[in-house]
Amino acid sequence: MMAQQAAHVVTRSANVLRVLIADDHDLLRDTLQIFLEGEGTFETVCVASYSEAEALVKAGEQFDLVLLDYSMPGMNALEGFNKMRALEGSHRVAIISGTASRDVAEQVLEAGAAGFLPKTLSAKSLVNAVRFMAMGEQYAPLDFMRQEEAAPSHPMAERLSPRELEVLEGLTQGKSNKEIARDLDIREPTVKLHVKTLYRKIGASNRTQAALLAKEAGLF
Amino acid sequence: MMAQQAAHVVTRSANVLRVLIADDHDLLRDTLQIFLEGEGTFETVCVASYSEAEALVKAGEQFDLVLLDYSMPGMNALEGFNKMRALEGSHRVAIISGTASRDVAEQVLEAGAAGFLPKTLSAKSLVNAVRFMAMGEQYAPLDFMRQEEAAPSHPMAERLSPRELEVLEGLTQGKSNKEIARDLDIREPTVKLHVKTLYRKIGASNRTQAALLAKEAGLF
DNA sequence: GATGCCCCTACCCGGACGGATAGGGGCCCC
DNA sequence: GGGGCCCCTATCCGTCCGGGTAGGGGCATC
Repeated sequence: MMAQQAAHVVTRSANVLRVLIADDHDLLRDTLQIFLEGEGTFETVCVASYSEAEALVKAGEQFDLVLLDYSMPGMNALEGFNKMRALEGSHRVAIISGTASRDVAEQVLEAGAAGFLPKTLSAKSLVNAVRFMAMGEQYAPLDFMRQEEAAPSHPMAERLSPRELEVLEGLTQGKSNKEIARDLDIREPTVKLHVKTLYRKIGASNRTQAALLAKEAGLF
Repeated sequence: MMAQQAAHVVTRSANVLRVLIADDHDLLRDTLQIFLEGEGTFETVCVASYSEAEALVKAGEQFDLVLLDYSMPGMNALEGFNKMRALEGSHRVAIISGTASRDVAEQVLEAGAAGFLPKTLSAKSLVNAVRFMAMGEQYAPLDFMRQEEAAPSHPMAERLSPRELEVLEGLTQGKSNKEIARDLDIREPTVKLHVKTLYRKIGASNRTQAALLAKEAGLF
């Protein structure tokens, strides 16, 4: 099952970049290996779990870059990353993931990772990124990092009635109930009712919290 | 003054990456050229203004990457970038700048730039980035992109006293005066005083507006 | 037709808020 | 020493807000 060849290579050419790939997804692992070795300047070692990766590093293997799958046996998300980083030699470590969100990427980079690779990258970009990181640079796909954390489909907006949304918009503009009433051409007591109801729906206890929650959700 | 050698090279080896460097800063231009050509895989053409760069491209020169200084004669910030992008051949264009802020970088990348290079990068990173971009990838320094848009000197924060800032932070969390008082271990009337004063200073007329203004300014 | 949801209006009350005014103490700088 | 700024405390008042309760009308679904 595992393609762990070359795990005992000790001789090491100065111009060859050694990369450890730890991923339980056979296809990705093999593809990456083939592409990298096809470059001629890479030497890859592949394992399928975090524990195997850790064992190799503890045995004194040297790598220019360690690629860890964010979700593989023994990895336990960030914990594995931190453990690997704490090992002797402080290898350059990058995270590869098929599912992780942007803020996971941010956390990882913040913690000093060499990079973050979503599995949506093309093989070509993947190879470029690996080379880039092995050279000592920090990489993450820019479009991935720039995308709004918005995505959560606004579960908030969907629970509110149209009128409540209009009122909420008024709240996000710092308006008083009276102003909102005037703008919507309804009586103030009605506004107060909508305000109260939407508090319950979105979990706010006053208008400031409601406004902030709405802004955070990307509304208005 | 200009190091415009090689501007007329037409023969083009398949494995050599041609880069056009347009920057009115001689030192940077020469350094970059020396480092890149030292790599052996780069062929560089240097000019010192936007108009010269445009002339070369219009004359049919082919480049794998065009580097444009964000502030050089004729560049006119984003305008030059867009003009260059609109030219025949749609070269890969990257921006290099010593002063531009993060949101300029975001705009440029959004507009489809091959990358953004602050002049604070090391020569080594610069070369790596140029190679990376010439390979077709998009680059920007991650730490630069991840930094908070905080910097703009917060004219707001500077007008507030330390205590008022603490109170304002409470407001941005949707807290009541009483809660803020408890957290800061002062009496509620004091909180109300600070609240009232900071309203005047930042131009808010109620706590929701204050909280929103603070958030917009990037505080907290 | 009954039920449910949304929208509107209205009244109540206690508490919170916005604004003004009036102090005192500490600190620095002129 | 005086003036300025910041921080603290306090009282007063009118308004707004948050929460509750109680309706009526429209519209869809069951």
